[in-house]
This record gives sequence, C-alpha cells and structure tokens, in this order.
Amino acid sequence: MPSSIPDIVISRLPVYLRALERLSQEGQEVTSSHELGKRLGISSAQIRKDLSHFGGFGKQGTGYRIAYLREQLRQVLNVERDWEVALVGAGDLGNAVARYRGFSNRGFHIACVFDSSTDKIGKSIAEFLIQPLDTMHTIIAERGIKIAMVAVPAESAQSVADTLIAAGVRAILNYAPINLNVPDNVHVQYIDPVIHLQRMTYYLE
Amino acid sequence: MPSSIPDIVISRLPVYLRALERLSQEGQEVTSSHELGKRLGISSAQIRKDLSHFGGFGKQGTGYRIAYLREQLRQVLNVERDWEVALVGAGDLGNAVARYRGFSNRGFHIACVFDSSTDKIGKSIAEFLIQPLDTMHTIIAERGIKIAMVAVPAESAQSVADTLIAAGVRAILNYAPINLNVPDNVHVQYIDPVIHLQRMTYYLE
DNA sequence: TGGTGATTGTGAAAGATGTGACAACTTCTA
DNA sequence: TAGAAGTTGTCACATCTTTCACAATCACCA
Repeated sequence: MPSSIPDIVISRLPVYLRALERLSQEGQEVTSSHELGKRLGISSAQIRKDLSHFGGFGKQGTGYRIAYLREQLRQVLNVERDWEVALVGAGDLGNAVARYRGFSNRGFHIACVFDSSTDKIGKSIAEFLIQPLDTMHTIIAERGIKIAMVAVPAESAQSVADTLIAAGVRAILNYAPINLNVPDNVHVQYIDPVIHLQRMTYYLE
Repeated sequence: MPSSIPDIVISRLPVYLRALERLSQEGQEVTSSHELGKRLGISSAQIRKDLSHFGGFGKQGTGYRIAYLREQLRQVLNVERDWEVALVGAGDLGNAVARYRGFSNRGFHIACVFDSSTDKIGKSIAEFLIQPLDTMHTIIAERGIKIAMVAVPAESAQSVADTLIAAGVRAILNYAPINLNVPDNVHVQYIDPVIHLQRMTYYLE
C-alpha cells in the first residue's frame, strides 16, 4: 500500500538523502531532525513525520545514524540499484547533460544517446555514440530502459515522449519548455530554468 | 498586500504563461480554463481561482483572450522588463547555461559570467568574457544585478551565495547539489537533475 | 428578440498538509 | 544509581489548498 504515502512526502526524500550524503562526506556519523531541518529550512517535526511513514529510523535521545538512514532512504527511493537512463537530444543542452558528472553514485547512468540530426548521428558526446532516433524504440525496448531525459526542442518533445512511452519508458525528465501529455502510469518531471527564475521575480522590488 | 497570495499560486503562474505563449505561437487567440487545464493536467477550477487572485482576466461565455492574459501574467510576474542575470561558474554546466538560447523573450539575459579558475578567466563562453570572482562583488553591486545563477561545485556554492547576497543579489537559481542558507529576503530555486530523477524512481516497478 | 450553450468568478465544503506538544526512551554525568 | 538533557514517533489540531457547484454573463442563432 505504498500509494497511501503522499507525493509531497516522496518529493522531499531525495532532498533529505542529498543532505545526508553531504553530512556523511563531512565526516559526521549521527544527526537529528533538528539539525537536518536547520540545514534544509524545514521544521524538525516535518522531517520526523515524513520519515515515520517508512518506519522508525531514529533512536530517542540520540537521533539518526547517518549511514543507516541514508541506506534506508536509498531503498525506499529505489536507488540502491543503478538505473540506465536514455538521453534524447544532442544539442547544447543534451551535450551538457551527457557530460554531467553528477549522476554516478546517486543511482543513475546514461546508457544511450539519441538525436535526429544526420550531422550528429555517428559522432560522440563524452563516451556516448549518438544514435539515430529511428533505432530508439528498439534499443530502449530491448534493454528494458525505464527512464529517459528529453533535451530536444519544444516542437519535438511530445512526439519524442510518445515514442519513449511506447518503447516502455515510465519516467521522463523533460528539459524542453513544454508540458507533456502522458498516460497515468508515466511520471514526468520538468526542468525549465526560466520557470524557476520567473517564480522569483514576482517577489523582487 | 501581495504577500497574501500563496506561494504555490505564484509558482504556477509561469507555467500558465509558458502555455499561453505556446498557444499564441500556434496561432490561437482565445482559450478557456478548461482547455488550459487539459493541456497542463490541472483542473479548470484551480486555474480560474489562481487567476482570480489578480483580477478578472476572462469573459464569461468566451474565455480568455490569450494576448491579454499573457500580458497580464507578465506584469504580475514582473517579467515585462528584461532582467540582468549573473552567472557564476564556467565549467561544463556554466557553459551550457551560458549557451542556452531560451532566456531571451522570457524576461532574462545573462549580463556577466564569473569563475575562479585562472585557466578560464579572460576566455569567453558564447559572447561572454569570463571574469575573476574577486571582481564579482563590485560588478554586481555597480550594475545593480538582483538575480544570479550558481553553477559551481557544491563545496563553493555557499560562499559564492554569500558573496552574491552581500553584493545585492536577491534571487538565486542554484544548480549546485546542495542546500543554501540565505536570509529571509533572498529567494532560492534549485535545479538538481538527480533529485528530479529520484522523485520518480520511487514509483517504478 | 428570446432561447441555448458556453464560460467565468467565487463562496462554501472537502481534503491535504504542516505544526505543536508530549510520552517514551536514551545517553551522559555526577 | 538517579537525575538532567536531548531526541524520536505520534496524535490532535490548525492551517493551507483544491474541488464543487452555481449565479451571472456572454455570444450566437433561429
């Protein structure tokens, strides 16, 4: 009955996990909901309540053992395994995503890169060979890839998403500045820097 | 009394604006809360209610004139003017951000680029000269820049943010995978692709 | 001109989310 | 060993957010 846990709680767990990894790097072994909350700008009660959905990870009087809680969150979030991710689009943005070093050790690695432009097909970004869009369905279906990142122009994003979904992808990270229409069993997250900037200008001046 | 409007409402306005711009591009002149909601996966009631915080932009029986509503949202969001944005960090990520073509016409342009590495200082990305971090405070303060994007390693992000804030920046878009501690009058938005991916893996399998 | 179908803006109700407060427990110290 | 200080997990409550439902209005057409 995992569906009974609110989305909004799930959405905070990766943030907790990231903070724990950082604390761990800094050599700390134990933390408390209060310390974590102070770092993240979240109330300690909320952190305790969020975590309590998945079991009691802490110890009264002491707090949380960082290594243990980190491991538990990884399990809950399903990122103990390493997920293969397909990248679609090899323009500037796709290039940057392909070169990004931050995926490793956090549960993901890029498995293949696709583009439609004949200029780019056959060339490489970082260590990845750029493959033609026509082969995407086959490759993704065969390898059983479930996650994709879309870094194509807004105009092509919906049709790319449709193809991905038909091939079996169930989670899409969309960098294109457009909303995608997808079936209920497919998850989408959006990254559009302008949207984030516009969320702040309202408060300026 | 603009503070009485919930943050969560503000955070949806840029999404509405983006959809309106798209509809406009497609040649449409009028839309309804129902159509917009269908596109965005949001209920029509929510869209109407959100918009009603700022006045009555629509007409009963007809819907919303797209050009007009778009203009009104731009005003509300404070993106009729063009904001200067500072970019800190000229590594792979900073490079991609600097080259990103999507800022223009949506209220923003990059005004200056900073990095600490002596290798990079003096060189250019796209049309921007990379300037040394030591000059950042002066330049940002003099030009009155209020918005910055941070694309430096996690280790340096907090100190960069501190410098930015001291120089007058009031809105930070942080690409570094770390939480920033900032005063109440400073706004921060985060972009970390791994966080977004981890928000979806929970639901896979 | 009057009737039909569409759509907004909004108050009230329902539902979701966050906070406060505390018993229960742990560790530390004297 | 006993008391003090710290911390969790949780329940009840408060607050925030979304949905519902409908009067009011508009455009169109016969």
